[in-house]
Amino acid sequence: MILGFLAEGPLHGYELRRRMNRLHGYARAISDGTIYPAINRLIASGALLQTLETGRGATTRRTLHLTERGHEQLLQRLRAASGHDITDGARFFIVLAFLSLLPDDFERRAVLQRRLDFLDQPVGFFFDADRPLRAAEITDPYRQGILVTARAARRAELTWLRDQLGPTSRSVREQT
Amino acid sequence: MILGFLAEGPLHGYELRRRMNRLHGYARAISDGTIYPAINRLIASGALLQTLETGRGATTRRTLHLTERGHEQLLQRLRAASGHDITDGARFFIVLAFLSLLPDDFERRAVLQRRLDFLDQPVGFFFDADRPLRAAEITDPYRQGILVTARAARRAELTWLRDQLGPTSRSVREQT
DNA sequence: ACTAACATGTAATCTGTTACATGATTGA
DNA sequence: TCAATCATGTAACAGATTACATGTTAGT
Repeated sequence: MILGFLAEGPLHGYELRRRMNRLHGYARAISDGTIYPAINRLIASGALLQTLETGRGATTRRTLHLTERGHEQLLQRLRAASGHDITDGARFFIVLAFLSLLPDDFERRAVLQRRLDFLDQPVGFFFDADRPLRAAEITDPYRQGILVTARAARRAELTWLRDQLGPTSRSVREQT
Repeated sequence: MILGFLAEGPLHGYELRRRMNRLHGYARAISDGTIYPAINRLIASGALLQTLETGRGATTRRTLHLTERGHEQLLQRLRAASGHDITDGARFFIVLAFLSLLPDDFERRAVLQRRLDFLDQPVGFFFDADRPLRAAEITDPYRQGILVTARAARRAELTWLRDQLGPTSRSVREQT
């Protein structure tokens, strides 16, 4: 997220923190104690550069810039998004938020395709022995709620993904 | 999750781990190095008891039991669910999975109501200065996707929650 | 005068992940 | 005999959270 927001232009740490919390904080706020050390690790690793603004009356404030190396690192993470970045909805959203930064359309589609492949597997949270229970078989109303809302979310995202990935080559022919 | 599954009956650590990964692992698998230390912390704190099964040929296996204290701790966490347990969808699902264990219907409804209050606020991930952008104003197709799918998920859950919380007292009177 | 927002940082503590380590049982 | 599943554990490292700590600027 830090690399992504800075790819859009230099920012102060404070403004970066605000944007991060807006994108992710609806579920879970990211604290200062998480963000500032993370920024400093990225500076230490050469992904970011900071220009200190001394001379102004305010507390030393800094502007953060993405280096060429940081930019390459970001593209690599987007390109290679897999594992939790694909399966965890909140993490996938972060990937999506910056996916436009990947210049290669083929690579962008590959990321969406991986998410689609993952979502194409049916969800199952509760089991009888090893058989996944269908919503109708679950008597607990709250567990039913989990299944119902998870499935609605999954369907909505699948619809969007299929629309993005576009009609298959066969349907394209049919449509014309 | 540990307390919740054990409230349904004693389990071996291994079976507990399987159930935890089924409920939560679709997004993110929980590793042994997370689960076993967590179980041992709960034993140390008096929430769980273990009975070792020696004498069998297999590797020492243990059965975990929820203590009265652990049960009370679980109910307290369910009752008092707030903060991230309400705002983070994945965490709220865990709360939901065990909410039936709360005997008081009034308390259960209060938990659902807190989630409803949270979801009732409109979602906004991207901003122009301080004004949240509507889906139509966002040109980036992937960011549009975030908004579109997040809103569909939110609507589905709101529908379920409103249905659960049921007709208001006024409509109940109307229905009779 | 006070509050909110701006602006950054550290330390203690806790928790999670990964990798490593061990060993039994069951079925192909 | 080989692989998968059962079954549990530790150690090193990384990362997150909370609380504390400091100070400015702008508006009421």
